[in-house]
Formats: sequence, C-alpha cells, structure tokens
Amino acid sequence: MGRSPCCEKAHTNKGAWTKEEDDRLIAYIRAHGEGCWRSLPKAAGLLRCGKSCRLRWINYLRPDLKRGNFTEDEDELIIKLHSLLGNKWSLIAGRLPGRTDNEIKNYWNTHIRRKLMSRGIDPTTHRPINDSASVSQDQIKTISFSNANSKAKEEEKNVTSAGIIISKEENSPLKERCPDLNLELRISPPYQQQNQQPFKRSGGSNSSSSSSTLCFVCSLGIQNSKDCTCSNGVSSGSSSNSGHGLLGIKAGVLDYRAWR
DNA sequence: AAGTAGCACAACCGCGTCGCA
DNA sequence: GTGCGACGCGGTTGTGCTACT
Repeated sequence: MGRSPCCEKAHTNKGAWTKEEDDRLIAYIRAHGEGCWRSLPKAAGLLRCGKSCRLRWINYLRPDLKRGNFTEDEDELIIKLHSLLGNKWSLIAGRLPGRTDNEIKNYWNTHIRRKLMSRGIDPTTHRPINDSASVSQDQIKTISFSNANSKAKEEEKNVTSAGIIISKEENSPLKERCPDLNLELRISPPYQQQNQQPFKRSGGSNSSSSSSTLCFVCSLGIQNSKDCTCSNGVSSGSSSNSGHGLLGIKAGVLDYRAWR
C-alpha cells in the first residue's frame, strides 16, 4: 500500500542521538559536505536512516545555529511572517538566521500561540478572537495558493495565477493583517545561505542580484509562472541557477530586515 | 520526598515535489 | 511522458525536565 520505507528499519537506530553518533556525523559532513543523505549513514558508519541524519544535522548540529532563547524581535517577526505565510515554517526559518524550521515550529506551538491567545488574537487567523466569528467569508483576504480564475480578472485584481493577491497600496491584505509591515519587498540572498555551499537541490548562485527586483510571483517562489513580470528574466529557463529556492525560492526571498 | 501535570524540544512519520533515467 | 528514488516539509509523537501539590 504505502510507499516503501526510506531505509531498512531493521538495522537502524532510533531515538535520541548519542555523542558518538553526533561526532561521526559532524566529522563526515565536515569532510564530505552535505548531500546524498541516503548513502551518508553507511558512508559515515552510522546506523541511522538518511532522513534522521539530515534532521539531526539541520536541526541540531549545524555550526551556524544560534540556539538559545528567542528575542522579542524574533517573536514579533515570527508572528508577522506567520500571518503572511501561514505554517510555512521553512520559509519563516529562512528569514531568521540561525533558526531552524523545527525550532520555530516548536516555539510557535509552545510560546507564541499562547502569547497571541493571551492578547486575544487567534493564532491561526491572526484576528481578534471575538472578531473572527463575525467576519464574513468574502471579507477574509488571505494569501491562497489555489488557482485563480481568469487572467483578465487576475490582472484587474492583481491576483496571480498562483492565487496570490498582490496588494495595492490602499487595500493590501498584508497591511490589513500586519499594519506595521513594510510591504516594499526587496530581494536579497537568503541570509543563512550566504556562506553555504549550494546543496544538490537548493543550489544556484545568488550572484550579485541584491539590487535587482523580482516580481511578487517570483518573490514567493512560484517558478516559471506565466505571471512572472520580472524584468531580469530570472524565472525563465531551468531552475538551476535562476535564483529560486525555498518553496522554489532561492534568491527571490523577502528580506525581513528591509521590513523593519 | 514522592507523585503528577505541564512544558519544551528532539525526533519520527507520511506525503508532496523534484530531478533523472 | 512516465515511473522511481531521494529530498524537504509540516504534523505529530516521545521523552526528559521542571514546577506544583
């Protein structure tokens, strides 16, 4: 029925990682770099599945991890990004240098969720709890990834084929939900990847495009969309070095530091 | 001091997506 | 064009720690 297991479970360890396993994994990645997770455990002499190794490295062992408590600034940023992106933890993590999606997800579920509740804000909708029931469906403006209808309407309403509402200044859904969010989106290389070697899939140089501007479609990582209006044509052709990464975003990411 | 509840976070699981043959 | 394998993501579970009774 289901898909085959990612690895031979009979001969793999599970549960907490030991110091020795950590050391082996670190040593191997230092020597050979990230990538090819499936074959890594065997090559590194670990009785773990590749998935587990990847998780351990990304969430715990990576040298650029910040760890420690989240700052108030980070809190607020996470809230803003969550209101904008929803549970796209990897995208949110991409805007928080040194933080992992897992860490942010956990933090959201344990701290921020409660924090918002105590403020009387629904953590899912980011609307006042009392307000949520009274809001009619057509008043709700959210970023949706469902397909929109006609091209003409899209252009008229600034809705892309990805169903993303591109806000006009006065009726921006983002502004409505995040009044203090500066929507002048600028593109910058993903912060945490600046010094990283490109990985097999997410590879691609960011070149020196920090001053170029991607259209909103590209900035959200919708690859090769017909709605792409980039002047620099980064979305055309293959994605190998087009600057798309997370959720397709590679270079076309929102630099939160420009928002603040 | 012992038992229990709640919290925090590491790790696992299943599915979607992408790239390649 | 299609199928398969590998990777990445989000949701969920497990486990250790701390606070409280």
